Amino acid sequence: MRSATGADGEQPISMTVIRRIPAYLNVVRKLREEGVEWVSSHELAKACAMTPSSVRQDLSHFGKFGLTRHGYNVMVLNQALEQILGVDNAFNLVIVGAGNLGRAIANYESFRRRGFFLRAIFDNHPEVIGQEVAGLAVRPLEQMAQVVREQRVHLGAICVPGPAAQAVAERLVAAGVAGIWNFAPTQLVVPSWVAVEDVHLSVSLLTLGYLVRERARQREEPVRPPGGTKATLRGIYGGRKGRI
Amino acid sequence: MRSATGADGEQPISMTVIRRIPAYLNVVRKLREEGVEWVSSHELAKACAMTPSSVRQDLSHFGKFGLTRHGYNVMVLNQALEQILGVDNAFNLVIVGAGNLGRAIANYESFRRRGFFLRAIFDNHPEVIGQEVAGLAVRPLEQMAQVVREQRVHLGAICVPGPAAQAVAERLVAAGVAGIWNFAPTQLVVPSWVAVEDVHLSVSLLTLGYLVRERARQREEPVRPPGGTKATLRGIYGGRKGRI
DNA sequence: TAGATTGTTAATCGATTAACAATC
DNA sequence: TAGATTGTTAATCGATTAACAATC
Repeated sequence: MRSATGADGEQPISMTVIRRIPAYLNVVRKLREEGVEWVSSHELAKACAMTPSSVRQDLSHFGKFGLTRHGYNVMVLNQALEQILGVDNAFNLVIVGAGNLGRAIANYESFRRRGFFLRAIFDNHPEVIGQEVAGLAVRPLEQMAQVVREQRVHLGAICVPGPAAQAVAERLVAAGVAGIWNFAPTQLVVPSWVAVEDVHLSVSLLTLGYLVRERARQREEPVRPPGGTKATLRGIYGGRKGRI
Repeated sequence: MRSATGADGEQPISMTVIRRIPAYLNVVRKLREEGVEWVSSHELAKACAMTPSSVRQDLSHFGKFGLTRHGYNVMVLNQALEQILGVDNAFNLVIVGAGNLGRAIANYESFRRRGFFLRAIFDNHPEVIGQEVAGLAVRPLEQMAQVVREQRVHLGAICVPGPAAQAVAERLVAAGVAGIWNFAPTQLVVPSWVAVEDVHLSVSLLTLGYLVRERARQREEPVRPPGGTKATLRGIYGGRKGRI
């Protein structure tokens, strides 16, 4: 299996592909738990709302995991996908912002199973500091640099309001994290060597609102072609992806 | 301004474009609050990590909001973007799953400001039912159909564990919601007229882990060209988008 | 006017899908 | 063997970027 940035002269792998790997991994893990031994690109595609062609091409970026006539061995593929994502690596994580979202993240148990270990939670509200969240006492922001250094923290999750996010990001970067998981509705500016992954809930919700309204419009508004015949668009748009 | 599915015979608008509108709206709202009157495609692009060209082309899908030599009037653009996203519409929302994530979503205050009104929270754990969350008593799942009908609920947020998600989705669809905001790590199967917006936190976190590990690899692994000179890749990859 | 900015068309780039030889 | 499935190449499709006439 080659690295995404392999020194072998091949192309680096696009983020589009990378973001699909966790979905494959989810499916393959479930299959392994069910005791399934083999899975074809067709089956994998169906489970992930993809085409078989895309599945095969995605996987081929990392090596040849398949066996002609059998498809992919579930155990082999499971291990390969985990290695690609570095699930064998352990990441230390801190959360900044002990509000509802920060607490929810802190208590998200499946993270630990995937190698992400919560080391501290920070907040700057005096009445919150010292409260216990997910087994950890909330600490003041001032302790961040020390904690990140001493506990070798790789990742910081930003769960503070938008206006405070950039300052928190800068503090995390100065403390030495290599990646930021950003839940604030803010476009962070960070040095190029820091990875940022955004989870913009409001973008997601507004998009959903748009979709719902557009589909309602499609169902309700009759289309009147010049000829004068009448038809509605109900049922024409069957898929969930791409254009609506 | 034309609709995304305008009966005028033009092309529908791609989801890629739609998903950028909330980001533009965020920036434009902030500018309006600051009293800024005009914004150019360059400025907007910078604030959203886009190119000016893309900004202009995105906006041109919905109409001509700009004025040559001035750029876009902030008030006009703000209103236009809100209209595109249907922020004038009010959506009624229920949450299924009163765990940490469900509670965090329930308490996300900015939703109300954007026209999303929480009407109920459901759970099926007897010890949780009746607890107060965001001013509402948690209800048993059995009441979902009635609540959705009586309160004209449009959207359901799924905040239950993966294995329960598909059943909850079917229940929401049967009750009559038009859209699902899915936080479970599951590929939901729903009828084509139901919109689904996924927020897969584990995909996001695993992707971040991958990025961090790859960048570390880039910095640490020296590249040895055939000639024998030695160089690291530090600093070559400046951007945050696209290939890593 | 000269210069700056839009809206739009054309060119480029990248991602997805289709097709098919290789293979067990 | 016949048939099914991969890995990979080629074709299509869509998204982004560049370029530029129109305009104030």
